[in-house]
Amino acid sequence: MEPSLSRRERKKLETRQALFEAALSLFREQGYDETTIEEITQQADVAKGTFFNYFGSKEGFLGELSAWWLAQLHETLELGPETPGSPMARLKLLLRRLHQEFVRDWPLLQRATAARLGHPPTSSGQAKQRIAGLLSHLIREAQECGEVRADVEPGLVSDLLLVAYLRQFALCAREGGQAPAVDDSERAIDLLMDGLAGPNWRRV
Amino acid sequence: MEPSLSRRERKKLETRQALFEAALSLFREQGYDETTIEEITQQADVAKGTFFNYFGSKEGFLGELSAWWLAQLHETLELGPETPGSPMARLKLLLRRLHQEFVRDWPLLQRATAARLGHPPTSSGQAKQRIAGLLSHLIREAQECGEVRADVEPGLVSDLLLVAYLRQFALCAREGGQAPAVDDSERAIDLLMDGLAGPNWRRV
DNA sequence: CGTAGAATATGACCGCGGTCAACTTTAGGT
DNA sequence: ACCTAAAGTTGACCGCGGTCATATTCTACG
Repeated sequence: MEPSLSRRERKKLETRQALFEAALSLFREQGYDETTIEEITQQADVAKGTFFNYFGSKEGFLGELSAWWLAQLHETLELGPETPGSPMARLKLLLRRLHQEFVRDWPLLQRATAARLGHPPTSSGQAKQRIAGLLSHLIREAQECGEVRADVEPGLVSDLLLVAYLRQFALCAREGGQAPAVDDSERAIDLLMDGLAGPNWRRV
Repeated sequence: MEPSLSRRERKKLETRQALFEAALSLFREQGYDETTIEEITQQADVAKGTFFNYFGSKEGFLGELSAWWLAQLHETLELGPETPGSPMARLKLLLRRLHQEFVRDWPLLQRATAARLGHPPTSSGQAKQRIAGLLSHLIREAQECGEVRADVEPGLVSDLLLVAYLRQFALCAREGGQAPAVDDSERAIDLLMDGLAGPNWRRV
């Protein structure tokens, strides 16, 4: 028996999911401001009022949507245990994929961070942490095969990498500009790597 | 003859001013979201439509309002050339008054910065710079009477002071919290002063 | 089953931000 | 003075975010 999800609760989750998916696709197509709540509910096949049973406001919804987005991203990012390449190479691959997704939904993310200033009470922290978990797992592997020096906390390193990676996005957002290029981000990583290299590290 | 302001342009400026004043008082009384454009125009004695001849949107207006607010503040802040006390004492006085005003309109400023993320194209930079000008003038005086070491750019110092002072506001804003206490700000200044002190500096 | 009552869905409705065609005022040429 | 075109004002109007009374669906208990 599944851990006791009554039909009601199942449907609730499904509707929630449907709203998220409908909204994400519409936002991508036409942008946040140009998308009506009614369009979203239409596409999710519920009535407009239902939306507000699930989310307090359009802006609040945006916050939850971006948290959900990050969680989805986390699942996509999980690479099978036997992806080719050394741990560090796989880590870089992962970061590149992360970057792609960030760039893809850049306008939406910009809106979302702006909205978060107005409606502080939202927690998207856990999703971020799970992604960091992916990273630190890879780091640990890299340490085991000597690509990264062993005398540092994997968690610390993954934090560093993520921060270095995301900081630029934050900076760009503040100026309302474009998303940063991949090259810049990769350069930051390479720089960090110089300090972290273990005996078996070879630059690629 | 006044520098050629036709009746039209005079009236335009007056209306603009009236809108700013009406809005500021209403925002202070009831907050930004709770205040209607129509209330503002009512109090400024114009029709609702007129508002949108002057400002593109409510949020855009908020940006311009805060710039105007800063400019007004600048005028209030100007202390007569013979305010008692040493330059540094007067500088501290000035910062304290600045702090008061920031605290007074804290909720509004919070809204304004949030809005600016969404609508980047607004320039309130000049007002900020003029206030910095006030500061650097005082710094220069302080250097002349030996309260501040003479081998630093006054502009640089005033920048430092302002940034140190305002950074906390920015931090608080990000978390949607309260405005910071005066004590914290003053402590930051004192700290900076330790590095800037000239021969005649005595801590107060 | 049947039914009470809670949980949820629904869409008519409201208020406000923003638009616009019609109207009023101004500037200045004759 | 008068007329005209441009500049500026106005409020009826629209669309969308958000509310709420009502209708619908689910659950649990007899």
